Amino acid sequence: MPTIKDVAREAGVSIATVSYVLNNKDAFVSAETRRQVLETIERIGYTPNSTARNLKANRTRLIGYAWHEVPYNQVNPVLDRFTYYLAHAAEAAGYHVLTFTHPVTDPLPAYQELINTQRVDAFVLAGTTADDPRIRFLLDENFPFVSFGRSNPDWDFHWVDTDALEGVYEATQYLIRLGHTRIAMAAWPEQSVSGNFRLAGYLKAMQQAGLPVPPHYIIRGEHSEQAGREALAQWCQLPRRQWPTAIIAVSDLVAIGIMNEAERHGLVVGRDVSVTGFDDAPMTQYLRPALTTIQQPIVDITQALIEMLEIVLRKEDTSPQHLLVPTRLIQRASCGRPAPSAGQAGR
Amino acid sequence: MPTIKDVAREAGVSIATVSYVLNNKDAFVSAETRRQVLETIERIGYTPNSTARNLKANRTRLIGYAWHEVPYNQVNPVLDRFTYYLAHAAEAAGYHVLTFTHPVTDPLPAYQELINTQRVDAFVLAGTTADDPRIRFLLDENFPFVSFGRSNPDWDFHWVDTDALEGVYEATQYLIRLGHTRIAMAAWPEQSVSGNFRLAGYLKAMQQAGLPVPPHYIIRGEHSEQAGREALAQWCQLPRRQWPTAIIAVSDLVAIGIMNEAERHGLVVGRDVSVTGFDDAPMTQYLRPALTTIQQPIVDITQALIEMLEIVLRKEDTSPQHLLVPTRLIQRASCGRPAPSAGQAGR
DNA sequence: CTGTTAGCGCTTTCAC
DNA sequence: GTGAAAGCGCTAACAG
Repeated sequence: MPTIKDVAREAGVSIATVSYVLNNKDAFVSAETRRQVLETIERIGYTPNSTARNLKANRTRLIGYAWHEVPYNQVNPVLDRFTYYLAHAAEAAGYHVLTFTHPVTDPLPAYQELINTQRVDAFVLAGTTADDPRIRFLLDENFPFVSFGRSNPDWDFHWVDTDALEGVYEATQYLIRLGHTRIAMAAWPEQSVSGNFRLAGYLKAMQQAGLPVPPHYIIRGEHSEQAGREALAQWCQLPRRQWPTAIIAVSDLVAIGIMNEAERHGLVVGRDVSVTGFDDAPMTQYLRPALTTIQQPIVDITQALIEMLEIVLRKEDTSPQHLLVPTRLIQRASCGRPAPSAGQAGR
Repeated sequence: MPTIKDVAREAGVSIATVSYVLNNKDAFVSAETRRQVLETIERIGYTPNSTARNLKANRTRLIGYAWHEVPYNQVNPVLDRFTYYLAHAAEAAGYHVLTFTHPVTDPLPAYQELINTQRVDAFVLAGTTADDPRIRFLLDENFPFVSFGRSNPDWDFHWVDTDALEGVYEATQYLIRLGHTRIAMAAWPEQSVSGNFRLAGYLKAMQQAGLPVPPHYIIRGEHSEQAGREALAQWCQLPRRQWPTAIIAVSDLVAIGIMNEAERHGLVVGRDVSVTGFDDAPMTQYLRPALTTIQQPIVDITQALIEMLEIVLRKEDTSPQHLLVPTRLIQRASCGRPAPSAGQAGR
C-alpha cells in the first residue's frame, strides 16, 4: 500500500504539501502543484491510512453498537432492521459501526473495555430499560452516546424513540371506529418503560371515547407467544358477553400467541375477535389472517440518532435532545367490525 | 485518558519498560520493576490505546462484514443471527466486527474503500452466489477473507457452508419414512448455488428410495411467499391423484406461501399435505401448524469461520480450507402421514 | 506557496 | 535489565 511519502516522492513535493491537498487546504497550495499531486495520487492509487489519521486526530470514526444476546429461537425483528439502517446512516456521516456483544446480565465490562482501549468514539444504545445500567454508566463516564428508547425521566441524555403512545392510541381509535367497545390489552410488566407508553396510548383512547376498561381487560405478561396465549385464555374464562371483541397486543409476538389461542377456542380472528400487534415483524404479513400492526419508523429513527450523535461528538454544549418519531398503522386482515351481537352486548 | 508516558513517569521507568511488561516480554524486565509498573497501571487506570497499537502493528483487528440490503418487509432470518454470533466468535479471537452496507447491485466500491483505507484486516462474506463478484474481487486483490457459502467450484477460497444437500436429503427421507411417495419440491432458480444443493438432496433421497420425480414435481421460483403460493397452485391443477402429498420447500418463506395457499385450497397442512421449510426462521415455530424445518447450525458456522480467518491472517500458506456443517431437522406439526387414499394413489 | 519538523501512542531495535 | 531513539502514517504549526 502506498503511503503519503510515496506520493510526495513521486510528485516531487513534500509530504506536507500532499497532506494539504488531501485535506483541502487549498489556500496553502498552488493550483498547479495541487493538480500534480492529485494526478500522482490517482496514478499510484493512494488512499490515506485511516488508522494513522485516527491516531493523529485522536478519534476512530467508529460507533459501538451492542447486539442483544437473544435466545436462539427468538429474534427481535425491530433491532435486526435497526442495525442495518444504523450502519447505513452512520456511513453517510463518515462513520462505521462496530458491533459487539455482551452477556445480557452484565453489559458494562464490554462498554468499559471499548472506552478504555479507545476503540470507539461513541455508542448507540437500543433496547433501553428503566434504570438502564448502561445509561447510568455512560452518563457517569461522561462518554458520548445516544439512545434508541427512553429510560428514567430524570436522567438527561440524548434519545430518539418511537411515539408508541400515539401509535397505540391511533390503533385503539381505529378499533373503536370499527365499532368495538370491549377492547382489551395484552401488556408488558409494569417495569417496562416502552410497555407502559403503549398501555397509556390504549388507555387514552378508551378514556377519550368513554369506553370502560375493567381491570381484567389489562393482562400483563412477558414478551412471548405464550404470554399472548395465556392472556386470551383468561379472557375466554369471562362470561361470554364480557369477552373483548378486540385486543391490542403490546407486540407482534404476543399478538401471534393471541391469534393461535383464539384458533384453539374456535374463534376466527378478524371476525370474532380483532387483534393488533406492534413492530411489523417480517413474517406478520404472511400470517393467516395477516396481522394489523404498528410499524416503527426504523429508517427515520436511525437517521435521527446519527444526526444527534454528530451534535454530541461536535461537543457543542447543547442540552440533551429528544425526539419522538411517529408510527404507522399497517391495516391488515386481523381486524374487522365486531359481530353485530357482540358489538351490542357491551352497551 | 492516561498514556504509556504517564505510566512511565509515575512508575519512574522508561516507556520502553512499560511496553515490555504490557507485552509480556518478561525476560526484559525484573520481577520487581514489573510489579511496580503493574501496580501503577492499575492505580492510574491505564489501558493501551488500540489505534496507536494498530498503527504500529499495521493492522486493525477489525473484520468487515456487509449487511445485505433487504427490502423493508423482508428479512433474512439466518443472517440476522449470523451477525450476532459472528461478532461473538470474533471477540473471542480478539477481533471486532465492523458492519457496513452497500447497494445490492454494486457491492465492490464499499469493499474497495475499506481495503484502501486499511480499515479492516479481513472480510467475512455471506449470501454468496454463483460468480459472486465479491469473491472474484477479493481473490484478485489478494485480500484476506472467508466465506459463509460456496460459489464457483473452480475458485479456490476458504469457505464454511451448511451441508444443505445432506439436510434436505434427511428431510426427504423423513417424509418417505412417514409413508409419502408423491413428494414435490419448490426450488430456487437454477443459478442459485445453495438452491441447487438443496435440490440435489431431495433428488438423492427420491432416487435412493426409487420414487419417481416427474418434471412438474420440481417448480422453481424466487425466494418469496408468492413463489410458494404459485407452486402449490400449479400442483393443484394436476389431476387430483397426482397431487403431491408432501412438499419440500427450499426456504421457510416459500414454505409459508405453500401453507397459505394450501389453506385457500381447503387443504389441511400436516394432514392433507405435509410441508417442510429451510432455515428455522424465528416465527416458524408459531405458525399454525408449526413448520417442520431444517435448522442451520449458525453458531458452529461462525466459530468455524473465525478459526479459518485466524489461519488466513496468520498467513500460513495452507491451501484454502472447506468445511461442511451438518444441519438439524426440526420436526414440528406441518408434516404427518399421508391420508390412506392419497398414500396409495401414487403406487 | 512550500518544506521542515514535532508529535499522536505505541513497539522494538540497539546501546549501555 | 533498562532506556534512548527510531519510526508506523499522518496532520499542522512554524519558518522561510
